[in-house]
Amino acid sequence: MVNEGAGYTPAEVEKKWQEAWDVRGTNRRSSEELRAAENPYYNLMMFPYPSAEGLHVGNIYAFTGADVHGRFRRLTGYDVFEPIGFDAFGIHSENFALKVGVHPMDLIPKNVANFTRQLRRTGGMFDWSHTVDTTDPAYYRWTQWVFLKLFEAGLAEQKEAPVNWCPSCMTVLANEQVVGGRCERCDTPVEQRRIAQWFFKITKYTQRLLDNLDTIDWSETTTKAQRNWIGRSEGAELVFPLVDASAGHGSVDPDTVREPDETAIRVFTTRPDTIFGATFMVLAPEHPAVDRLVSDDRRGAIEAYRAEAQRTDLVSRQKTDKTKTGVFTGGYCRNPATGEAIPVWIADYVLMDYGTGAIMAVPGHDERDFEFATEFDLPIPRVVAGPDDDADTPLTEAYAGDGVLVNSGAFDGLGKVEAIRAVTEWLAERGMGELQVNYRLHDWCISRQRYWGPPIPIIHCDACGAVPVPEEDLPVVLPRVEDFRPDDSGISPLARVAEWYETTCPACGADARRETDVSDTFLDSGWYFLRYPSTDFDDRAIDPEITRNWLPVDCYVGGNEHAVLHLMYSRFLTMVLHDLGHVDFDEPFTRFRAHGLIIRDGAKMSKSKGNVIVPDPIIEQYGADTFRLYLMFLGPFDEGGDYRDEGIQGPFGFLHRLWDTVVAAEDKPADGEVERKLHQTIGQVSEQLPELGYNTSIAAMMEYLNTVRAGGRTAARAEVEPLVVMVAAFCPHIAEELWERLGHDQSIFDAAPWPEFDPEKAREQRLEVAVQVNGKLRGTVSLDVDATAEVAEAAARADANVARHLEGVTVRRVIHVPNRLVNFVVG
RNA sequence: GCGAAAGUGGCGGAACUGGUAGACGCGCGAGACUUAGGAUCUCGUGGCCUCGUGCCGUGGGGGUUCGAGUCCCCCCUUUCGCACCA
Repeated sequence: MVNEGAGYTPAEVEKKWQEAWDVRGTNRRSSEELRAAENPYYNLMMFPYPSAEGLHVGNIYAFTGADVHGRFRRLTGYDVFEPIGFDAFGIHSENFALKVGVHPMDLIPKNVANFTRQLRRTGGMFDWSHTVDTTDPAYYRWTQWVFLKLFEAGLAEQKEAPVNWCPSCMTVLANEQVVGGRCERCDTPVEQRRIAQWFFKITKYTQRLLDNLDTIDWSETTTKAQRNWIGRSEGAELVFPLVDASAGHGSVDPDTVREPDETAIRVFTTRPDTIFGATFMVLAPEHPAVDRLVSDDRRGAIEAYRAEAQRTDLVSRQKTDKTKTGVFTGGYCRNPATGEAIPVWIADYVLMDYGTGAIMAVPGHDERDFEFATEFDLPIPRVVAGPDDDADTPLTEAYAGDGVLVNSGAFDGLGKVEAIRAVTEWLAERGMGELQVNYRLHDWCISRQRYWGPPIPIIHCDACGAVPVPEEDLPVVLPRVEDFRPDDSGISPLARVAEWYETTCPACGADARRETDVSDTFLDSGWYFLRYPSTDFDDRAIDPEITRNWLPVDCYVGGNEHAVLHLMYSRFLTMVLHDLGHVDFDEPFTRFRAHGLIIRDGAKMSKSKGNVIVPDPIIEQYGADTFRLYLMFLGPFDEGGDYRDEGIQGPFGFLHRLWDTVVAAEDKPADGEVERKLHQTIGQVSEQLPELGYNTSIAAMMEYLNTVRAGGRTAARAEVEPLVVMVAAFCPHIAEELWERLGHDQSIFDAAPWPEFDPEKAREQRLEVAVQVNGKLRGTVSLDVDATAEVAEAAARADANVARHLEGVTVRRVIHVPNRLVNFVVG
């Protein structure tokens, strides 16, 4: 026992129990135990990126919230598996290594060691025998295996593609990593380049990724973000035939229109009903049809504009406030509804990678097209009349609302919904269009022209093409390269290491060359949760039996900054592995909860402001239990909270009082009133912990302890033992110590002693009931529970103050809400 | 611009399906014990005044209701996503 007879000393208690858990293997599970677990609960939290600065409070907040949930499940009898690992590959680490001049292979292990020390110190229930480090060849061997599985399934392909290029990081960025035209990481304006890239065909799973969202229990904010990102939009793809330049502008001779596949432009629109108002067409500058359309006199201007768009592409396109720019190609196409020849322009507000890269411009009813038409003096006819308009009401701005069609031939008078259907059918009959669903989601570019990642396991052979590295040759080990600096060539640093990339083709034995790109970190983190339970095996990525018992993950806690990328990719990879027969579920996380952000004194924490919370000294001074309790007490877990240094005194004092009270507790019968409060507390905490309702649970426990200690009374053992168990979810060390002092020799977490809620014991006998006169509080009366309206009214009238307010007025009505209030309506 | 969430004491935040607003904690005030305390314990703490258990109070303005922080309409502010997606 620690510190016999004296007060609470967190440092001693915490050291003792962290060592005891280690020695006893309290939180470790062997493969046999994982296989045999009868009541498995996989409690997951997003693994950290091990920075040089050490564990951030944000990490501790998230992990503590997840750990409290895991400990609660364990205290209620589940076999809880709670692993942790390190997401240590990637540009972050690499850039930092470059900055401080230390090789990542030296830097990362140090950071991981430091993180491990800090994580142990916070008292998480981690199974340290099942950790994962994405930079460990024993792990990324299987990351490469995942790549091979996708490759074999035809879901990985290399193609030259316009990609986002960050000139500062000197690498390709995923669309998702470009924020407002700038690099998410270093804020440098992003350029566009054409480089051969590896893509995963996530778009083959788009509709499934969308539909499945209805089947999983996730934070609503997160599923909304996913829906938004997938961006399903229903509309039509319409065919606009090109007009031969020699045919002139006004009328169209059908014979001069060539076959559609060669010389028609397809556009995607959500408003096919407005086609009669399409007075021009706009193509993305990169659109392949531009070359066929451009007239000789326009060629110079077009080339200049395309070059400009290419150079500043993503930056300029993100700015919605700039005036529209564009150039006329000199070519025309035919509006399939009106038969008119309309001019074809190029403009950078049309994006090549959405829809068909071409739009029919309806300036009367699309804000952007209106702006463009105004800028270049193009006609803006009205084809939809709102409730207060007719066919000739002038348009001073684009009208995108509902209305009836006008100036649209046979379709005049139709409403929006029926017009969309009717127009599309009409065009479809003539082969000029069809219904179409479009998505924003793009294929996942997974290659990176950088050093610090797992090499993509492909060998390029002149005769055989891209050949996968045979599974038995995995891992393709990332060589230690002292000069790993990226350069502006767009070629991976590994391409400078001939002795590494020179190899022979696994298929034909000829001289061949390894793929020198490495893969995206989101691939590392896209499947790590599948690996945790199987880390004991080096001959398989995912042990089928253990995986069947433990997955999908029961509860996943993490930040909403990963709402889109990490979670979407994890779902996609899981679906693929399911379809290939490697796992028997297709959604990895049954339940996901996003946690909030911790701010400090009302402001975001940042290094530049110097208001970052450093955990180590706080834990040293107050102990991990107090720190955990305070973090969980700050505010609702899903909203985060405002960290104020003085505030920690509250939880600290609570644990001191808890200690004193429990240590002094006597063997005597529980007090009736106290027992009632106890069961009310058990009821509330048991109900709120599954929902991660931590701050109010802690308040309830504080309130209960105040009741136990009221008037300086000494507690009965039966009054405090259940409290120690409830506190254990938040403050595992002090709870273990007190549990031991209460005479138990088994760990509190193995005993599963969560107190049973007895509603009868929680039930009040008498209640304070409010008495109102005309809705204003005039007194309270004490009544038996479930007192009748008559009894309640009589008692209310007997109250002196109430009687005073009822004098000389007529009571018109009496409202009685049992156990809550009596309201006299007078007048 | 679009979407979502949220505005409650000096502060962080409570308040179940409309029913005693401000639980719990910080801070602050008074007292006790102390050589001392930034320790511990007790009590108090939304505002106002004519200190009555009176009036006003949940971003602002309307409304529904016996009764509104909670429901409806309009407006303001903040935060977070998305951002020329056709």
